[in-house]
Amino acid sequence: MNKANPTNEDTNNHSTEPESLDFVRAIVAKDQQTGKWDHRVHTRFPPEPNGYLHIGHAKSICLNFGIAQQFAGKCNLRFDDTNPIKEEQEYIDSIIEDVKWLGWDWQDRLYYASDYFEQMYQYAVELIKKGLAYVCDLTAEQTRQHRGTLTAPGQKSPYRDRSPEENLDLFQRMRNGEFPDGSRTLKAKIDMAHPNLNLRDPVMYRILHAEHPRTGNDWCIYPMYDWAHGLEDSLENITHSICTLEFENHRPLYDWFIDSINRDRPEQIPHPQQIEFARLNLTYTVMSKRRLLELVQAGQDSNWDDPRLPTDQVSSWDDPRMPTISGMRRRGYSPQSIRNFCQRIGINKFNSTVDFALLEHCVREDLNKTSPRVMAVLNPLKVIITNYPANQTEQLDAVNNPEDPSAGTRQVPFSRELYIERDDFLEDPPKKFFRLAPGREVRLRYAYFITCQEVIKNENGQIIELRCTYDPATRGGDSPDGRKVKATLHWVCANNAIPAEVRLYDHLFNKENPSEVEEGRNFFDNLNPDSLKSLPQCFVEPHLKNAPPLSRFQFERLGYFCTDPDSTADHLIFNRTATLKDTWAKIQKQQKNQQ
RNA sequence: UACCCGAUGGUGUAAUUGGUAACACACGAGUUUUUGGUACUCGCAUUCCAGGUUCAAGUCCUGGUCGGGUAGCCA
Repeated sequence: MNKANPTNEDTNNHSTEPESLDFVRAIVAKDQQTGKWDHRVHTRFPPEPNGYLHIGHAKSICLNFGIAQQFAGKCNLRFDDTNPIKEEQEYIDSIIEDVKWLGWDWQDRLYYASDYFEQMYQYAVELIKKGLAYVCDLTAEQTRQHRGTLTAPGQKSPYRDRSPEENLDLFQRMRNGEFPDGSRTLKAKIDMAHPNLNLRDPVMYRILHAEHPRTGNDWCIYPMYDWAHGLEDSLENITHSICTLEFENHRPLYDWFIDSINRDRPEQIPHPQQIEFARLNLTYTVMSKRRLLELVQAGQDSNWDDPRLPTDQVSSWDDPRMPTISGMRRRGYSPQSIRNFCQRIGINKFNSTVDFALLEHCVREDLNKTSPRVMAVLNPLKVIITNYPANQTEQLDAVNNPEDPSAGTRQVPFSRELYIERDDFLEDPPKKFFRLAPGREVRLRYAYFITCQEVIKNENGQIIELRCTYDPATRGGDSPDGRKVKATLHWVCANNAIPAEVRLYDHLFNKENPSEVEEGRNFFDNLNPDSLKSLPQCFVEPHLKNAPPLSRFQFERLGYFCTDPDSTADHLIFNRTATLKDTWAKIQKQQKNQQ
């Protein structure tokens, strides 16, 4: 960037200039360089199929798949399906769809923890034989009492010193289904006084007579996460096991498990390196699967047969107000915008909360470049062009995307009766209001200059129609005499317009941190009652008649919109993804504050 | 009152590993404009505190302060 010396190093600089690496990538880069893992890079995204993926998962997905891509490595998709009570096939299907939609590819490496159950069982047998694991008959409650507290050491289980032979027999019988749920567990024999509670003889297996989505009734004992997870990574020969901060305290346990398996073992199993990063928090939303599930369940319990959409409740996992990937897809977010967002927020080890405005910026940035422009009127106000021939319709050329010349042009019909946006007319305009007002001339985009001559009201004094004149010489929107107008309005042709329903969305919660609640209240109290506003009687230009579901547009001057999956040619439904930045709204707010 | 982790503008991240705080968002002011959009210009932090090492500290050392995590047969 040295302007005085543009000749030499300047030219090849940007290619060699090292982008700064986040701390995870820095570790991966170093390991790859030193050959720690034989120059391999192999990551994985390991969701539990107990809910839908959200934007926080996208951060992890982009990290894991992104690292694999950047370092010419691989990334597996693996379901961590070790708890059949909470997991469902529906979730598996949605997760596969969402990761794919985000644009990542795991090729043939779709794995399931449940595929490793037999191998895990054998490893457990090895630990029992080494005297490092035992079957314990304590109840859950007793186990808790024996664990001690954060400051006090625990006590040893009375079953801790059973012989390997007895343990082997009992463990086999646990597997055989001879014991009821909760009656016994397999525990690791570590140290009941360890300052890290995770090492106080953690449970490895519990008895659960539950049908598993994949293994059916093959098993009635299921491995605990701590036991299973490190083994899954080891079995897949993962190099870098990237996870979130709350598992930091568990790392010593994973290390213990693998080291213990490897002790005196002729064939050593791989020992991946775990790296923890901070999960994503976003303003005005919640990001835990538990809370998202509560929102969905609350919505399902309510009466959705009511034709009015309940505005303070969410309809489903893919409700456009949800921070789920499926919700954002339905809302109109592009995969690219989500990936850009995940790149911008960075990776760190401390908790932080990203401003929702950054997400919005990322969608706008992407959709500005990619989405075709169309005209739609949300709150119609009829305009009659009194000096325009009554039975005439003409076609006017409109640019599809000023940011992308290759998007070309289309034709929009124009005739005597039009609709404009109600907000674009004020009978008594305040300062800085540039739009239509009595006697004022504005431009109709790609059409003509019009001047408001008369305001028609009903008996209640409400404005129901405007009578305007147009200047035929300004066809297309340019005035040959060079006179200026201060505003350009969008519009639709009344007898060609297509009715549509438009759903406007706002933050799901009206508090930056919805989890922050008064004593005795919960996050439901922070739900934004105005998060959904449905406008059933809008008009869009005829071009949109056959817009397929999930197609994205910019409604000029209004925002980005996406056809809902339920949208049909007979009943068009658009979801607002985001508004355009609105300088006028800002000015209005300022004027209000000054008064 | 235990153990682990962390702390850079309003927000999220950088800083060639000891060399004079950079980028983006947000906010504010302007220019351009057939979207009050986009684009562009300008403004906005002496790096939690206190000592120390050093010619030089956001970076290293010591001690504080504050924040997060951990006591599921959840993940």
